Amino acid sequence: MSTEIASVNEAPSRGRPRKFDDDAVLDALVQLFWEKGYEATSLADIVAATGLNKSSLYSSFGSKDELFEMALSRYVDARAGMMSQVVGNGTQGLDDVKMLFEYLWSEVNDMGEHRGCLAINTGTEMGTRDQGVADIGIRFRSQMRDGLSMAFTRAADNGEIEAENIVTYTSLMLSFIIGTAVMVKSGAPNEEIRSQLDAAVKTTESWRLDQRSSPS
Amino acid sequence: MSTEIASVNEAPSRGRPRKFDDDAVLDALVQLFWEKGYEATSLADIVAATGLNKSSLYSSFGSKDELFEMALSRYVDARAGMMSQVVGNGTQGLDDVKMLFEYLWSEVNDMGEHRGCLAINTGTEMGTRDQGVADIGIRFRSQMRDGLSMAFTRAADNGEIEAENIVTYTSLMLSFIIGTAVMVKSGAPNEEIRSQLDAAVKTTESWRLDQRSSPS
DNA sequence: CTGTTACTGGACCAATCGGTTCGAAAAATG
DNA sequence: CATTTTTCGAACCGATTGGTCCAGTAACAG
Repeated sequence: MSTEIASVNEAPSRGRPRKFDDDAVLDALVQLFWEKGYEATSLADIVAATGLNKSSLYSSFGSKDELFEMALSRYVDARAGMMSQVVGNGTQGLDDVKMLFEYLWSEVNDMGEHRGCLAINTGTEMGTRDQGVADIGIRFRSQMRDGLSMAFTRAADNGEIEAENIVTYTSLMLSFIIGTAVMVKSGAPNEEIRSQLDAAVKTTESWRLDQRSSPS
Repeated sequence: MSTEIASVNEAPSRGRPRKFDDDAVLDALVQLFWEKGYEATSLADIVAATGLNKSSLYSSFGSKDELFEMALSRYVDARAGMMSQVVGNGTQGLDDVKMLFEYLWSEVNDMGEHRGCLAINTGTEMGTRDQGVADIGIRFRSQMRDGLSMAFTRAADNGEIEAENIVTYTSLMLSFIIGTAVMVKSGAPNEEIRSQLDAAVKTTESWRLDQRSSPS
């Protein structure tokens, strides 16, 4: 049907086989766009980061816009994978949400990650200017929301929270995560981020139906 | 001390008086950068938006970077003014916070504002690349935090919440506001934004010490 | 009037932007 | 070997980037 990137073809290779790995190139692109954003990244940057040259890049992948869209899509998929791994496969309800916060903290603190979230950065940089990019942003938000919602649903099943609060808790924590990612990218010091996560953990804990007096 | 922009000088005007209003120019710049971001805004855009030409622009204000920094600073000041007006001068404690949420909603719904927040957009686009810009971002976040903190402090004084929760509530609502602003800029539909604000209002209400059973 | 200051518009700058094209070399197949 | 496919590098493209310079003119004060 489509020969666009050729992915894995069965009847291959009469001539020289391609040297580079598509995924590795895409990963390098993700890193680059994540750090610099779309507009501030030039084709020269892309050539340097991938190791390929312009002609190969164009014949194999396409224009800068297409490159970006592929990289962003790949990032969102990876992020959804993390989300479902940390929070989607758990069985502990509220504790899964708290684990997510701790994982996000470990990215900032242990892994020294200060680029925030590529999908969020893209949302504020491009807005709705490009439809394809905007659609990926929608996918991203709905995946994040679903992940949180599943965890809170499990918490309700466990009797940890009331079921009627699932939507409210999900909304609050989704915007919390986005807001904190923005602070990270904006250069907020680690202590500020840690105190943000503390607030989220405390609040989550305060939602637990037993011993329900105060979030402190 | 400084003759940079001349602001309001007392011993003025030997020659032709300047025609344009500095503040009006800066306001036009705010609108422009707010919509397009820093990188995507060209000098040609700036010339078109301000009505001035390049030479006047440079002699009166400086480079694109300086223009941007002035515009951003002006925006942050205006935003702090809004914050202190909506939430800083009230006397109602928790209701002041809820009023802030309603005001933010009115911007999106009544005023059709879908550009999010210039300071936040800038934070994710530029990160810490430029020190001057990063500093304005710090100022922005601390002003927002102070505004919220004042409201919650008043709420504690009124006996609406416990004083030990001021920091937690402030942190949570700060990131909530930022996160929701990101969604707005990213093109989330109004219903999604409204449901975000609903979650925030509900949560705030659930913090009220009397009738403290559930946020619904 | 003259002097002074400010705004205008266009010419001009080197550098870079994203993108295309092409010929040559490299690596596989038969 | 020849053939096929891919990678590579450089030349090249027009357009645009942020920025400078300057001569002309407009608006004021004295």
